[in-house]
Amino acid sequence: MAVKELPVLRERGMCCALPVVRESWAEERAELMKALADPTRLTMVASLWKANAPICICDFTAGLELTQPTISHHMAKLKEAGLVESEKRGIWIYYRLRDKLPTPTRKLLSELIG
Amino acid sequence: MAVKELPVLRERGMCCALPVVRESWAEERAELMKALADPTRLTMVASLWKANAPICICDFTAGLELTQPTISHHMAKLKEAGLVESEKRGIWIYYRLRDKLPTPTRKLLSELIG
DNA sequence: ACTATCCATCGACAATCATCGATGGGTTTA
DNA sequence: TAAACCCATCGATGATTGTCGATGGATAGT
Repeated sequence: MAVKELPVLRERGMCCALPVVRESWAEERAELMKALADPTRLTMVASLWKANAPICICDFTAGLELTQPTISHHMAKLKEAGLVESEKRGIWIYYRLRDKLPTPTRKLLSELIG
Repeated sequence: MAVKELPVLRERGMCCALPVVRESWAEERAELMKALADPTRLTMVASLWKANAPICICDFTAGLELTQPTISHHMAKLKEAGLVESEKRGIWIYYRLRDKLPTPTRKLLSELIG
């Protein structure tokens, strides 16, 4: 590691002038991260990504070892985060990855999953 | 949207054969996501990424409107997640992005921040 | 030595979260 | 009409989390 990078000459009580500022950017991005910060939701998103086809709640309930309300709850969070959209079809409600995903989000998912 | 994608002919009580299975992959990735699922930590990582230079706790404490214990707590989480490494230098402890970041993680950060 | 600065850690607290059982609305089949 | 199935929502509960004040160790300057 480059020792010279370390500002050895530094006055006490003085902070460096680096731009450490909270930006609105972080708030938005953190929301997306929160939606993906759970193994179950991550599995759901990955399943939808790979399958590239609509999947129902009951399919997830069968595959993951969780109750139906829990699966519904997670899916609602994904929908609220704008990652997922749904369509009712008879008895079933089919979920899929959102069609118009923002490019940065899509690329992020690609790095994360694909 | 392509209606034909929807399996209209579907028996009740039957789940599709899509591979919805929880993988260990999701567990690991979710840990990383959790570390990034906070505006403050996201700001810290972004600062380290852009600055490309070591930054001290006191610098973050000055820039973000949080107390020093809180900043330390967040930095500890980033370190625990393997995103950050530190080096003591006199009074100060300099933090930087980990040198040997896994390639997928680095690319993900690039999509997220850069 | 004494003081000032930087930082990690501890204990506490309120807020959020993941999970479940129970319930009810909607839809299809018998 | 009745029964079976899919799903969202509600209320509760235990776990996790973000934040802070207080404390103490470590280091450098006086």
